[in-house]
Amino acid sequence: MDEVPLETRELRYFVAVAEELHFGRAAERLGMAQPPLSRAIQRLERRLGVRLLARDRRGVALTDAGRTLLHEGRAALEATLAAGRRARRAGAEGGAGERLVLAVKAGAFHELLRKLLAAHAAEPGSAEVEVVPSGVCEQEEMLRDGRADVALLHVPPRSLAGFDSERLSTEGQVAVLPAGHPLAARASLSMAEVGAVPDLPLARWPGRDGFPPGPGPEIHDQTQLAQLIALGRAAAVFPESATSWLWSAHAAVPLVDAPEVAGHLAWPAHSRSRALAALVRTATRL
Amino acid sequence: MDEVPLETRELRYFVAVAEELHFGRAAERLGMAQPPLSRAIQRLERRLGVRLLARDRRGVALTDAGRTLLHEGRAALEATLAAGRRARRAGAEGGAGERLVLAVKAGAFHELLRKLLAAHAAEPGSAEVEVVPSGVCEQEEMLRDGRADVALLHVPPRSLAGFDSERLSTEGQVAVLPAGHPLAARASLSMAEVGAVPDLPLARWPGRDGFPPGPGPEIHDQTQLAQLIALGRAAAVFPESATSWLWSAHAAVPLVDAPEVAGHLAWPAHSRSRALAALVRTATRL
DNA sequence: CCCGCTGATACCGGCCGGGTATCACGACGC
DNA sequence: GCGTCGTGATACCCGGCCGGTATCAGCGGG
Repeated sequence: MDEVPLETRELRYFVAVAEELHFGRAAERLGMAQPPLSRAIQRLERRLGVRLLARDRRGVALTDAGRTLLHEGRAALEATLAAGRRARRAGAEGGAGERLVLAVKAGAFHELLRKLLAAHAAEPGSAEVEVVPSGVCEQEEMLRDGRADVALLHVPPRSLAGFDSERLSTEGQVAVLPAGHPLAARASLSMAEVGAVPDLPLARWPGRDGFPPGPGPEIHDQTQLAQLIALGRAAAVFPESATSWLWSAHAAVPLVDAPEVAGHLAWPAHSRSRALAALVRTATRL
Repeated sequence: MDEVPLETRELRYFVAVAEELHFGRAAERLGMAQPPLSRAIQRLERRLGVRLLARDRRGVALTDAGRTLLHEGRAALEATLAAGRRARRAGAEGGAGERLVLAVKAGAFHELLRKLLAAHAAEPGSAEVEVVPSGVCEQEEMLRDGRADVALLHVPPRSLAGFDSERLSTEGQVAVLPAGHPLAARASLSMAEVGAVPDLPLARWPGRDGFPPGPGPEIHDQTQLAQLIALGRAAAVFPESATSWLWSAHAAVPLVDAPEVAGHLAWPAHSRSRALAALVRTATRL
């Protein structure tokens, strides 16, 4: 009966409450007072005819419908953000040709990226490419919400569901250790050896919904990780090409049995940009 | 500076105007008067700081930014619709287990579908599956806007960009002709032979943005097509399994050089449903 | 037992979305 | 050339919603 889609504001409000599981904090995050937020969620529940939150007097929990709306609503919000961002960019360029935003994990792919940009610039009529460094595992979100048009990433960290991609190169992985550690002197290591050292737990990166379980420290960026490793408090496993940020206090040891990882160029599956197609074509010829 | 996403209403209005290229008709389609619509679009352009429409005194045209916003906005609206629909469905089931909506092109895959549903129902604890017939080439839109959770489709008609999929079976294609036509008596045909008969142009299906160019008649559903073929006014090429709707006035002749088409089970790439995963697992074991 | 914390309710004011009436301008007709 | 038509834009008004403050209602803990 209700054929009109949910309003963006309703989704934003619900996602905030569903993430915080607390009306007060969610309202603060949204920059508003708590009562209007409560009313908005009630109205949303009435509109959908469904209970989204189980108010339990000492907290808020998600119902099945709420979990569904959280997932789908996040995707919808990202798509909406992307629509605005990309339209704005398309208009701001004022006929000077499309401009592509390429997201690259900071510090990775130096060599591959240089070759790709050089080859692309050499193409006649190629679009300008703006390279933006991305946080860790943030590239896919940047593609989804329109902050980037195309990303250069290693494929295994997260699946490429929802994106088109082109494989560019394959490489091995290395263990990054403190330079003074006994294992750092080895010519090569196995995954089992690295995982079995209790004083060097493998650092954990945040996933979409918090950190994976494990003993290692929780880190958010390369600098934090670099410091922890230099201090002898952690180890990490990285693709070979992602090691250009290493300090002299670090050592990189090849891993003989780590899965190969591949550099991929990825972009939103529905993209129809000429400039993007040209960049991908250039990349496949490298 | 503007970090809030566009409102769903703004996107709906803009998409309507961009599709009609006429404020009055768009307003009528939206069930509102024209002046508020004009104002809303102006406000949207101000908010984005970008010109979306080139008003030209006797018509409206899309700028580059407008084209971008039309594409991205459609995707965002579909995602928003999907969020509401799926949340509503998830809640309406009231703990009776998930329910999957499977979209199937009407008349296709009879045998495969029977086997799949039987095998799935035989699994202990399997979710209920609701089969909804879909219009022609409509399945992907149904997945995107939440009317369906999973679809059974032939892969070549449109690319599966943005979806995960599992190949189920491969089959050849047949030419569907009027029973009395000379070619209908042949044991097999080639694509070239079918394409070269001037009195039997191949019917054209609507794509996302209108009909592909060509001489054939434009048809919207199987019944129209069946009638045109029975009248000797058109021919069509179909996968073998899609021919259960044929009349006695039709003849199906195998095509020796048509590309093989595969039946695929497809679902939104970001889906995380247990019930869906179980259905896919069952399907792969067929 | 009372205080603190949670979310819900009551009430109010301002803004914005939508409607009607009208305008400005170019295209056509005679 | 002038009237008419059709386009989108503007003017003005109203009602509803959106958000804010003040307050209430349960439940836990010291």
